[in-house]
Amino acid sequence: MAGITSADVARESGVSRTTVSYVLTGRDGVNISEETRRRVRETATRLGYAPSAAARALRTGRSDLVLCILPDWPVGPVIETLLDELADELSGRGLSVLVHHGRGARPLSDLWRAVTPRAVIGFAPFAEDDLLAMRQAGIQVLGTLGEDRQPDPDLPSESQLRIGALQAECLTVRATRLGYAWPADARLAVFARDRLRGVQRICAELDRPEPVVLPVGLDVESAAEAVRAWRGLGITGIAAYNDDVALAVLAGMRAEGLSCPDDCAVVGVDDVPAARLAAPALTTVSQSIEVQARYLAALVLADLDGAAEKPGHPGHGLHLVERDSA
Amino acid sequence: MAGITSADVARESGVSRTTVSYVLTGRDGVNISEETRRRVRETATRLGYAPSAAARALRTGRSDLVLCILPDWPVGPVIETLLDELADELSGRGLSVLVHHGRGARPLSDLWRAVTPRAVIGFAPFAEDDLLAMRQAGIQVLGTLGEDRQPDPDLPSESQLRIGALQAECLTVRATRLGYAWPADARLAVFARDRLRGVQRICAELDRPEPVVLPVGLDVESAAEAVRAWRGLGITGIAAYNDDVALAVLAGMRAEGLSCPDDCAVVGVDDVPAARLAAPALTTVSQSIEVQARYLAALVLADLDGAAEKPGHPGHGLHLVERDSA
DNA sequence: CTGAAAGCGCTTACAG
DNA sequence: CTGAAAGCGCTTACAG
Repeated sequence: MAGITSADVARESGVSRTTVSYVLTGRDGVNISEETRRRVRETATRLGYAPSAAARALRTGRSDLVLCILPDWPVGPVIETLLDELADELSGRGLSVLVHHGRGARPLSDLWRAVTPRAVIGFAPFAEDDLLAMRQAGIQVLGTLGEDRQPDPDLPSESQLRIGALQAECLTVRATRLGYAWPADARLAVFARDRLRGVQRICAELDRPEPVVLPVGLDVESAAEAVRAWRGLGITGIAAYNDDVALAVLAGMRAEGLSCPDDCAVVGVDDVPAARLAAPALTTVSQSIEVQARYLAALVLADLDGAAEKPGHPGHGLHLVERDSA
Repeated sequence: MAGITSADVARESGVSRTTVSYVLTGRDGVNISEETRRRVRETATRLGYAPSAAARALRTGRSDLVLCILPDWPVGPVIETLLDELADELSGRGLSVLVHHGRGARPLSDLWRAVTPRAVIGFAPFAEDDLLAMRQAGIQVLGTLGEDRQPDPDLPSESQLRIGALQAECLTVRATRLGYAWPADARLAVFARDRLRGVQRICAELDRPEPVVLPVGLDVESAAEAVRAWRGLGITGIAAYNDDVALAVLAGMRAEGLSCPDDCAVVGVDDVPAARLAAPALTTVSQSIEVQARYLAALVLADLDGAAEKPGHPGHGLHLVERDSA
C-alpha cells in the first residue's frame, strides 16, 4: 500500500484537496499564494506523494501514455530505434511510450481500454472495429509512417513501394533480369508484397522482364538453392526483402562459388550493423529513423495541443547506401 | 465517447449493475440463473460493452498488465523474442505485456503508477527507491532472469558470467592467449563487464594469461585496428561481446588478410540470423529463449495464484553453437 | 483566495 | 437469487 493520497497532502499542509490539485496540476488561472503553493509542493515531495493514475484516468478519461502496437514477430533494429527516439521526443512533454508486441496473435481490444492512451500508433493495420472504437473513445490513431488515414489493406503502402523501387533502380543499372528474395517467415508477407510491387513497377517502366520471386530462408542451403535457380535463368541482380535475407543470398552465392557483385549483384533493406561488415559489404536501402520519429512525435503533440494544421510530412526518408554488393 | 457502461448493460437486460458485474467477472460463488447470465452476456456483446480498466484499476488497485522495463538502447533479437514468448505465455491468463524502452534515460517513477501493473520485469537493475515503492504498492518485481532478489549492481550476474565462461572454454582448447572484443556502445558496459569476468575466470582457472581487452566498433576500420594489436600480442582466440561485434572482428581479420579460425578463432553471443550466414559461419553462445520466457511467465503466474512455492529455476539455458569460426 | 460536493465506472460486502 | 449503497482517488464547476 503506497497509500499517500491527495487528502494526506491536504491535511498535512492545512489546505483542501482542491488546492492541492490546483497547485500540483499547475493551473495558473486560479490565484493561490506563492507561499501556499510552496508549502503544498514541499509536503507532497516530503510524503512521497504521486497521484493515482487510475483515478486521474477515470476522472479525465485520458492518461499520459502513447501506445505503440507492433506486429507479433521480432521487428528488427530499425523499428526499435524508431521507438526509442519517439520515446525521447515525447518524454519531454510528459508522455510515456508503451509498446505492445504481438498484434494479431493476442486480442487488442482490451489493451487500449486498459491503458486509455492519449494516442495509439499501429505498425500494422488495425481491424475495422478496433479502429472505430478507438476513434469513438477520442483516441488519436496513427499509422506507422504517420499516415492518418487507415491504410487500406489492399492498397500498397507508398513507402514500402519506394523501398522496392530504390532497390530496382540500383540493380537495373547493370542487370537486365532481376530476382526477388522473398522472406521465409509468412508474417512478413504484407510488407514483402509491397516492396516487391515497387521492384515490379520499375521493371515495367524500363521494359525489363518481371522479377523472378523465390523464397529464401535464413540458412545457406535454402539460399544456395534459390541462387542456383536464378543463375539458371540468367538473373544477375537480386533485391532481397531485408538485410538478413540479403546476407543469406550472399552466403548462398559463396556456397555456389559465385562472386558478388561480378556474377550477381545484391541489395538489402535496413542497413543493420551486419550489413557493412559482410563480404562484400552490403549495398542496402536505409530509412532515416530520426526524421520518421520526429514526425510521428510531432503528429502526436500537434493533436495534444489541439493544433489546427498538422505538421508537414517529411517524405519517406529513404536512401540507398551504396557499398560493394551492387 | 464509447460511453457503454455496466449501467447500460444492466438497464438493457433488466438487472442491477451488481448482477452484471458478477456475471461478467465470472464469480461462481453467487447463484445466478443460467438464463440471466446468458441474457447479460448477450446484451454486453450486443452493446459492445467493455469495462473501464481505469475504474477497475481504481477500485481493485490492480490491472491486468505486466510491465517490462528495457534499457534505453536497441536490445536485439534475443530479448525481442523473449518478450514475444512471454506475452504469448501470459495472454492465456488474461495478462497483457507492455514494454517500456528507455530505462534510465526517462523517469520510471510515474510509469508504473500510471499502469498499476500486476508485475514489473526489469531488464536492468532498478533504483533503490523505485524498487521500494513498487514493492510497497504490492507489485511483483522481477529481474531479467527471474532473479527475485534485486541484483546488487556490484555483484556480477551469474548468467552473464556463464556466457563469458562458455566462450573462453571453447577458445582455450586451441588458443593460449585470448582477446576480448569490448563493445563501443558505452551503454552495454554493464553486461560486457560481467561477460568479460566470465572469460577472465576461465583463463585464471587454466593458468592462462589475462585476456587483452580492446574496444571494437561496428565498422571494419575499428575492428582491423584491434585485430592488428591482438595479432602483435600473439593472440589467437577472440571472445566478442556479441555477434555484431564478432562479425566486425571477422571483417577486420578479412581486411588484414587473416584467416579464421586458422590464424585466430572468434566466438560471439546471441546466435543472430547473420551468425550462421557469416564467412566463416560464426560459433556463438546461444540462450534458449523459450525456457527463459516460460520460467518468467511461471513466476508471474505463481504470484498471481498466490502459490506458496515458486517454480524451480530452469538453469541458464545457455549453450555453445559450434560452427566454423572457432 | 479557498472549500464542500459531485461524479468518473467499477466491485463488493451487506441486506433483503 | 438480486439490489441499494459505499467507496477507490482524483478533478472541477460552483459557491462562498
